[in-house]
Amino acid sequence: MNTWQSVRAEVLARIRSREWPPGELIPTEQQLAVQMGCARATVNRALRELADSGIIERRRKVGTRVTATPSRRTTLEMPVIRHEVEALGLAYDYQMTSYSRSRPTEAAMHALQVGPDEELILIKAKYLADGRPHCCEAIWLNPHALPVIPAEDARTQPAHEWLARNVPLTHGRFSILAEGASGDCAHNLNVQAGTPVLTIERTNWSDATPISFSRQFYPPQHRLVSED
Amino acid sequence: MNTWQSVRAEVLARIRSREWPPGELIPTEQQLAVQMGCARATVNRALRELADSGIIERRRKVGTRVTATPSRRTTLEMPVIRHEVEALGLAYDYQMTSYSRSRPTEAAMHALQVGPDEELILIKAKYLADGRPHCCEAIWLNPHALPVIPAEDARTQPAHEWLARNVPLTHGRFSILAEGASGDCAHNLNVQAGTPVLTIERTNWSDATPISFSRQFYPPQHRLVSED
DNA sequence: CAGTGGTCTAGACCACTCC
DNA sequence: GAGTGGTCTAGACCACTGG
Repeated sequence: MNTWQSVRAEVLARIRSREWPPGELIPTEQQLAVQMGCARATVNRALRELADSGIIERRRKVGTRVTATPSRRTTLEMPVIRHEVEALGLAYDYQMTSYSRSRPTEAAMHALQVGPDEELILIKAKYLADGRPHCCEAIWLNPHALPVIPAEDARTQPAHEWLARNVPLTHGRFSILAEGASGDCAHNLNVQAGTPVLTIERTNWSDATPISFSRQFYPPQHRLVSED
Repeated sequence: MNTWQSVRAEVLARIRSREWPPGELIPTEQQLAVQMGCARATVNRALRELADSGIIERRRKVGTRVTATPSRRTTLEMPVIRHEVEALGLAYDYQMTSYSRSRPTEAAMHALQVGPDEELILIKAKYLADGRPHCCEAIWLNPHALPVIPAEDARTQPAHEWLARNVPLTHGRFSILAEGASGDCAHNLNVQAGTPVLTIERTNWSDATPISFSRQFYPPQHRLVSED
C-alpha cells in the first residue's frame, strides 16, 4: 500500500532497527519516494507527522535527521470539567463560592499585566461530582479588557464557559504544579490544609490582551493522563 | 495569499466572529475552495490542522462542525532531564541511589502486567542541578521482557536513556498527579516527608509488551508549562 | 548558487456513512 | 445511492540555507 501511514511505519521501523541511527540523516523525500514507489507529497505527509511527534528533525537544504535524544511529546486534553465529571458517570454540580472585586495577587498581576492597585473581578467556585468536591478554582478577570460577567451569570455557570461564549479567546498558557492546599482551597475540597493538590494555572488571551487567569485545584487522587 | 495558513486564519476568524457558531456546520471543502480561490487540498490541510487542535470536528458525509464546547488540547513536552537542567544554565548531574531486584508494588504490578511474586529490577536515582536536587525517580524494569541493564550502566546514566538506546520503544502512557513525598523521595529531594511533589508516572511499551514503569518526583516549585 | 524541504494545483479515486 | 471528507498523484514553483 502506498499510504502515508505505511510510509511512516516503514520509516519508523528503520529508525527503530537502527538502520538509521539517532543523529543520522535519512534519505531525501525524493529518494524515499522512489524507494517506496509513491509520490513525494506522500512521503512529505509521513515525514511531517514524524517531525510533529519529535521523532525526526527537518531543515531545508540540510535534510531530515533522526532526533538524537528524543524528548517525549504528548498531547494533553484539558477537558471541560462538566464533561470530565459526566464521563465518570457522576452527577455534576457547579457552585460559585464568592464573587468580588479585589486587588490582584502577585501571580495574577503578572499574568494579566496590571498594576497592584487595579481592581480585578475574582470569582471562586467549586465543582462537585455526586456531591463530593471534584475541583475548586479561583479566576481573575480584567474588567478593563472585557465585558464584566454579571454575578448572576457567574453563579450559574463556570466563568470559563461564559468566557468561551462571550469573548473571542485566541490563545492560552498552562502551567501544572503541585502545592499544599491553602485554607480556602482546603475548605472547598474538604481536605486538611497543606494536603498536596494538583494545580492547573491557565492564562487566556484575546490577541495581545490577557483576559483571564485561573487556578484550579484537584485533590491528590486526581490524575492527568495522556498516551502516545 | 492562498496558503493553507491563510485559509486556517480565515476560518478561525469566522468561527470567532460567530459567523459560524459552535455546533454549526461550516461549508464543505469544495465550497470553501471556491470561496477562497484555492485548491481543495489546501482547504483540507487547513481544516485538518483545526481538527487536530480540537476547534472543529469532521465526519464523512456529514461535514465539518464547529466544536460545541471546545476542550482545550495542548502539547506537553516531557524533556530529557539533562536537557531540562542544562537549558536552565545549571550543571547537570545524575546519581543512582540504589539498584536491586524487588517484588513489584501494586502500581508496578499493574503497569508491567506481572504477578506479585515476579522479581523486577528496581533502580532509584536522583538528578541534580548545580548540586541541588532537581528530581528523583524510581523505575521498574521487567527482566523477562528485555535485556537486563547492568548495574554499572545504571550507575552512569539514566535508565531512560539506556532504554532509548537499547530497546525499540513503541508507545507510552503518562500520568501526572500531586502527592506527598514519601520517606525515600523526601530524603533524595531534601525536603520534609509529606511535602507536595509533582509526580510523573510513565509506562513504556515495546509493541504489546510493557517494558518499564517509572515514577519521577519534582519538588513544589517545579512546573510543567505549555502554550497554545 | 544549488539542494532540500514546504506548499499549491487539478484531477482522480476511495472510504465512510447517512438516507 | 449520493454526498462528504481522506488520500494519492505528477508536476510545479517557492523559501530557506549552507557552501
